[in-house]
Amino acid sequence: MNPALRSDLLTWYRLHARDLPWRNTNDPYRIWLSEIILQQTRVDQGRPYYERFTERFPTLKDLAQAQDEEVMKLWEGLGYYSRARNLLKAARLVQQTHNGHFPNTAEGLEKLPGIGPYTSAAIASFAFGQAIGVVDGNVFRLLSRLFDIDACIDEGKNRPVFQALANELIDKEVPGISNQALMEIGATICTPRPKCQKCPLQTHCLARERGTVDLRPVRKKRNKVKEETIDYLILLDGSGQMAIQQRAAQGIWAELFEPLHSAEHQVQPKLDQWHIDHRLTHRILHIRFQLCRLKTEKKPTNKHIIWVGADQRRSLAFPVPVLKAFAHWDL
DNA sequence: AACCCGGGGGG
DNA sequence: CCCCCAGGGTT
Repeated sequence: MNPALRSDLLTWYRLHARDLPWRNTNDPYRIWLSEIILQQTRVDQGRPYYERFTERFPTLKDLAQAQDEEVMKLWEGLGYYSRARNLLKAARLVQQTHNGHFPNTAEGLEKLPGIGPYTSAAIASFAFGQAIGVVDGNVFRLLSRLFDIDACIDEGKNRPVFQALANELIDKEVPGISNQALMEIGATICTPRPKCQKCPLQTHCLARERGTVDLRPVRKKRNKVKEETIDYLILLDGSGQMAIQQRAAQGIWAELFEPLHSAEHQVQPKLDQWHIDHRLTHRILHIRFQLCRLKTEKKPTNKHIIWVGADQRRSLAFPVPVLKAFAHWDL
């Protein structure tokens, strides 16, 4: 590995790294928390969640003792809710069976729920200084270009190729910083539409030399995304309570709470199916969302309906813009 | 290996 | 508006 490449990388990082709260700590708990929040999530979106979680649960012990509902509520709007469930599972597991100490190797960390190859390497290198490469989407893209790799990044059999390169690139003196630097370039410079003129590694970049930057990384074709529409009925009683129900245990937004809604699997909204009791305040809200496939679901039945006030801490399941639309549902 | 699981940003 | 992005778990 070219030593000048490593040196250029670290020099650039020390000058240009964003100041992020989880970079100012060595606490494995906070580093783990940040990594779970940042899975499939941009920094700007995840940061406020990190702030709220660390404020409410400053230590692993605090989180391990939390109620499931409160954690789900704090996760509301972030998506991929199984992350929150696994977060709590892992917190209790580490607290109870590891005496509150996270495993200090990637191999040990990967046994915890919600921690896979990327996250285990991230925690192991950031918190414990293990010299193992982090291979997330940013690093896949950066390595594909830097070494002009034509192996497909979303085929599992090619992962070892990228992992080996990431391992080689690590500066053994500062494994964590070195990994952070790679991801930081991927996130800010070597983006899908790269800013090569600003890149500290441009003189080392094989794809740039060969003019193949726009062909990297190589990726499979994506599945078409289906669109679904749900009509939500925002039903309020005289005291400002809203009717909600819990979703089914399987499928999207599993077990989260939501207002009453029309049957799913319909392309066009069918507003006339509602039989509205005009003694109650109501409004109908259309939500469009995208997903690949949606399992069939029973229609709402009255026996599952509960009424909650705006101050109660139920977990809802809406996309953030929709939540904002009736954050105060005593409209 | 294929599929499921949300939400947001940019052109 | 359409297209793009991305870890871990389950099947």
